[in-house]
Amino acid sequence: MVRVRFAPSPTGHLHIGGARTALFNWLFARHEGGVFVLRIEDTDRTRSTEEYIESIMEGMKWLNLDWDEGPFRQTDRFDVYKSCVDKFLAEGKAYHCYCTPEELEERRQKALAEGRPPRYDGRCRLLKEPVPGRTPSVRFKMPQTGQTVVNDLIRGPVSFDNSQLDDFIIARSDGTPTYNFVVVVDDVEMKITHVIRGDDHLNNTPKQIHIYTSLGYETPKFAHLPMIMGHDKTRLSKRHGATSVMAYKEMGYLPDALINYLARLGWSCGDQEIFTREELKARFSMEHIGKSAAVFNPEKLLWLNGEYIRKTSPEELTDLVMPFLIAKGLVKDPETPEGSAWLTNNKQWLRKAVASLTERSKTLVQIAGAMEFYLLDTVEVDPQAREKFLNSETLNYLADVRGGLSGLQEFTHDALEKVFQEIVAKHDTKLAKVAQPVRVAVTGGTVSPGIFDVLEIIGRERTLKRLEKAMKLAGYEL
RNA sequence: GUCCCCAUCGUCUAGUCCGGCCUAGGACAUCGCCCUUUCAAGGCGGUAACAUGGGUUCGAAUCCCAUUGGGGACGCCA
Repeated sequence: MVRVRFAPSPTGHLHIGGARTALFNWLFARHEGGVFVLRIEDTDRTRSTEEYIESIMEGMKWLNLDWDEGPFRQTDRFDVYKSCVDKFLAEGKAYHCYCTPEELEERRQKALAEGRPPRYDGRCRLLKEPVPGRTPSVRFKMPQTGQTVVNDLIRGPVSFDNSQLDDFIIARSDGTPTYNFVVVVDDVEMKITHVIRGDDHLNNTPKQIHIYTSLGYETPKFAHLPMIMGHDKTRLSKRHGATSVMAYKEMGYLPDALINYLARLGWSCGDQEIFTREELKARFSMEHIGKSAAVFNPEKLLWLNGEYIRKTSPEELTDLVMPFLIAKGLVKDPETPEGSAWLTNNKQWLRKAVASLTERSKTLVQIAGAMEFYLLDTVEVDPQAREKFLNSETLNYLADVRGGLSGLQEFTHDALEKVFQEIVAKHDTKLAKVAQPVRVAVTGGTVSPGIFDVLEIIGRERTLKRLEKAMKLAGYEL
């Protein structure tokens, strides 16, 4: 039975890189019919917060990455680690180190300045007596000769000279255990079979392998995923724009689109670009994960999001856009009585309006923004559009359209089109000449869905009002 | 500085393991054309890559070595 885990440290929100690691673990578990465990690595008490734990889980829930076990928290398990440390100490596999952080830092700087590797020199290994007045940390005794080989599923065998590895701290002087130690204790106890994590952990792996050995356990299989980088090929960070997963929610991205994008970042399946979740689960395999780092490309994500928006039904899309409409104050919150009443009366109409915009929108935010001329009573006309399309030359068209529409029986797409065609014929001109001024009049700008759809959705009353206002702007006097 | 990893269009990648099917395929972006009621969407087409140098071989994007470039690690962070 395959068992994998996602083990974030709650020192920040769930970011793009973390989400990709979580996704690959989740996909592998789902593909193999295994178990996906969530474990919170919060041994660093000074930097871990409850808020970030909540935030990370919120991000995973939004992405629909459900876990089967956990969340386990390492701070709940300190007694387990403590007994392992004591055991190592008793067996001579670890020792007390009385060097202070300040001393270590000083030596590190000195070594770096002199061009030497900044490794711990093992000086406390031979200490027989405690150093008075100091509380020691605990270091693990690494072998000093030989080689350690990591058999990575993605990279193949990677070997390290043990002489390169130093005795690392497994318990701080305050008694709390550190990452390289607890990660192994937990993976053993949680029976993790495959450790899938970022590339940045590859160098830690030989250290961890020796902990497994000292604990008397087999190592799990390792798979180190290539990193995600920004456009300048440096590690992805805030400088590259939004990195937190929830920021993408706020920008109007669909979780499935982000998932699809992230899946293709480092993994491929022939020429296929778009995958449903089921396809992803069915086709995911470790063999098709690439080895080289990938640049995060927001433009391709935006394209994918547009694809997903167009695949979403108007009903669902309307529900998804609602929060953005409420936030913009275009729609009253349906939690309130009046908002609720409005929505029940206008749901179909709202869906039609949303549907008209899906083809030309790539985010929910774009849809919500474009909804303004449907939902507001009046529109503000863009000055440039006004100058170009609301003037003495177009006044006749506007007047004819107003005249034609005021007597129209059915205010529908087809009926509207007929009126426009008559006016076009009468003036022996092109539809664009008539449509564009009307578009400016009713939407305030030069860009919108098809004009007949727009008019039908806006309705006769508001259309006529806006046309009249536009005629005044064009110089019409009563 | 030391160690580790990586290297195909601007970007994500197919092809690499099992050399010939590759005059290197797809996607995003970009450019042009078509469609057209504006903007999109859609259709068609274009520009654009095997980092460099050595080998091995009848033959190398594919195998080997070196160089260069990029990334990562070297914490009482994870």
